[in-house]
Amino acid sequence: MTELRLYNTMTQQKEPFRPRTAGKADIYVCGPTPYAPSHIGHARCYVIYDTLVRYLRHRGLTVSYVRNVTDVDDKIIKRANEGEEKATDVAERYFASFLADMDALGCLRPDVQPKVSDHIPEIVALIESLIAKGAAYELDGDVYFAVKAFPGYGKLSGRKIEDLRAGARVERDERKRDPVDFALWKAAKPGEPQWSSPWGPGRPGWHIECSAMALKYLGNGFDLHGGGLDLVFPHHENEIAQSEAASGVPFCATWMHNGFIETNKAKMSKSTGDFFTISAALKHVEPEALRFFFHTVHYRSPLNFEWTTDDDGKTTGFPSIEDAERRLEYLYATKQRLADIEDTRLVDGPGSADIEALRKRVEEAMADDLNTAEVLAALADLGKLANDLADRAERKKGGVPKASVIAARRLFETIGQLLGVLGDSPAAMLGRIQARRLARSGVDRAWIESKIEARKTARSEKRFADADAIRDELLARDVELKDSPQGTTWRLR
RNA sequence: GGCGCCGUAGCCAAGUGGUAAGGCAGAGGUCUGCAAAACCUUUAUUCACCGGUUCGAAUCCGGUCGGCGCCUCCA
Repeated sequence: MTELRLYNTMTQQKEPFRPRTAGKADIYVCGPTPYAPSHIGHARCYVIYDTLVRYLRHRGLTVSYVRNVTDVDDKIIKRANEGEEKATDVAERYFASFLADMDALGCLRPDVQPKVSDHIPEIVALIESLIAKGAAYELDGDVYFAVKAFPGYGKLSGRKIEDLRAGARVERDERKRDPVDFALWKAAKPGEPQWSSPWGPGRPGWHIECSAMALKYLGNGFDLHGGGLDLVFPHHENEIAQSEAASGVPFCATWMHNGFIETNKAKMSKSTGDFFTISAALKHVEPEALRFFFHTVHYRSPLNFEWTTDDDGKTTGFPSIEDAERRLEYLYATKQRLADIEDTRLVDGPGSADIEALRKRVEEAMADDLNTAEVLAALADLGKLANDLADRAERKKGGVPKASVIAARRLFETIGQLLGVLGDSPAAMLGRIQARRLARSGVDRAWIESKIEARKTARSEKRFADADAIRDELLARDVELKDSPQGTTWRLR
């Protein structure tokens, strides 16, 4: 098997991925802070890590996939206070919608989804050990991490403490020993969730929860930690500082970060409102189309996502994922044709060496830092080979190599499992796409069918001009006809 | 100000030292009453620009221009 190489943010290069325990992979991914509907940036992120997990399992590894839920957080509290709601209710509501989105996108559930609110004792214990080691200090019920106490600070993000101190954007708090020190524990304020602690009532700071939960479920030196590129600093840098200051040993071996979704060449940002929710996008296209679209670009690259609006600012479409959905139609139709090849058309003998070459190409592409764009290139070639086999089977002349048909079906299956697409039945998928387009265009199904019937009559009477006029009439409403020996079918463009 | 990424055809996008994958769009063809679908052929002497290293550079080095990210909540 080709050795898997992953880009490690820590070393800034691709490295062989060698888990600490052979045959296992222990992974922690920073999960959502549920305070608003999830957007397509979340979708991309978690589809990427889902693809990683699927691929590792494909390689035969036993994966422990931990993805936390940060259900104690400033933004949740703010949201709760705005709506006069309990913070826990806000977190629970948005976490449920997050899970629904992830399920729709075909993301496998993580093995563990720990919540911050369930791990306060672990967090408190970790903070206590940091204080005991002189790496943290208390101030009026707050506890801060002493960055100076951890010599490796900045090793992940390539930052120097002096540069951070000089940065104009570091929050100044005169009580802190050093402006770069960050909060591990925040003293309770009125109207906030709080837990008792050795430093009085309060709640965890932002970064400590991931250290505590990753260490609890995976232990020191686990294999891979993932998240969005923006988490490199300060979040992951601080996780390393907290964890390693406490343990004295490396926290995690490989750091993986995904690139951002951009709109109009600029990062999507919740603060500017310039983002789109997963559920809104899924009203326009199949979830698999979104997945397919993500796979067209390498996971570390930025991905531009556009949508069109009418004069009222109402969203009218998502050109790029609509293109992806059309591509999916082709692939599902191909899958169907491959399945429809009758056994009587198959002959023994050597299959095409091309298909085995494609399988190798797919394996090597995935092993090379999850190069899904290359996998899609191989899939395109497989589609052509498969359609060619189907064409030959339909021509009723000469045999079709059984070995090739079987190999093509299997490779379709493998690629589909790796990328999390093409797993549905073609009839179901194509039917849903058609129903959605029908609803959107307002064209009546019965009208289409009556027109087809009229055309059939015209054709049988050789009135081809009339038949063509009907087809043009349908085409004007984006209804495409396809004649075959089994009759006429239609498709909405 | 500090750190980092990117610039490949009309559009999207792989490729990080050995002579430019793939998709969309375009052109021609096979098939078809005509179409559609499918398949075949075709579309970058060239990888922002200028120098350098090398037998050889889209790939390495230096510089210029352009775009973007992080340093503040963020996936």
